Amino acid sequence: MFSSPYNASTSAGQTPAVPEGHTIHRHALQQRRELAGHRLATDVVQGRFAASAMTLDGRRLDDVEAWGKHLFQWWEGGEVLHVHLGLYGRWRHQQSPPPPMRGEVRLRLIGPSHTWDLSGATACEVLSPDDRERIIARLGPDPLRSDADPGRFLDRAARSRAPIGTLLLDQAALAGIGNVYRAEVLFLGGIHPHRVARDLTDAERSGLWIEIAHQLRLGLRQGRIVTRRRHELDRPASRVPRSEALYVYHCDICRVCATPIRSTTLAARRLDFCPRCQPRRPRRGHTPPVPPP
DNA sequence: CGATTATGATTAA
DNA sequence: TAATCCTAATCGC
Repeated sequence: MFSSPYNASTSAGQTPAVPEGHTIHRHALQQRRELAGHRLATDVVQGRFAASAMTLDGRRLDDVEAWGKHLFQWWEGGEVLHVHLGLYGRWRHQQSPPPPMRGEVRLRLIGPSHTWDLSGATACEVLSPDDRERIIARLGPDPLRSDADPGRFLDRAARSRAPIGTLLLDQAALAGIGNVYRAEVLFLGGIHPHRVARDLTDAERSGLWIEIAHQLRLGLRQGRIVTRRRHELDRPASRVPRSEALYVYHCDICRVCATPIRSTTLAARRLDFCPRCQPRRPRRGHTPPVPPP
């Protein structure tokens, strides 16, 4: 079906429920490969997206890119379709000609070899390049983009009085992290979520950026989130059961020290952490629970 | 069959 | 902080 570097596990068409940045980049790469360069038919567009999306019918899709959780499709004529999946949105792709639509499909893009169905998206709108610029201007650097500037995140974090657990979900500080990665990268860094961003050490902040970039790249390649270090797993990441893929997110006890996982709320979302591996007041010589990559 | 839940984000109060 | 938008899988009755 489609080739490396992607595993087959999520390639069958379903996108994982509730996406973070790695999922959107995956969509962008796949859509570029399967749809870009072709004139597409937009079939059965319904609901509030209909008016604008229908104008794309018969036009050529030139390119697809992602920035954080935002997807941008560049269409012939210079217009940009902006899609944000939000909490429930999903893309489903299948071979052309496509089977009947399942569920509440809002937009169908039919290419010569593949067809993509969009449902549940928060945003699906045809914009100008200037509109796209305005959206990107509100976003922090995306570690999955080659043009990402880590300094923009690190400088902001070094000045921010917000808890690091809040800052990581702030898409204006850093684009692409969601609730799972937030919990997991804080665990990997041994950082308590309520610690104030500017009170972290420089090494902790830069280590977080590196870990986030590393984890997002893994997620992009694997098509799913498996944060546990490879040496702890007894099989390839693609075959690790969901219950063993993570260190703290929705876990009962810490994967490393068996301490009961505690939950807090930051940025209006539940955040799980290990009170022992992620001390609120790290002692001198404090090291992360597992070695960095 | 209804309630619940979910890896998001904006707007109003 | 709360209400709101959007969908689908799952669970209990």
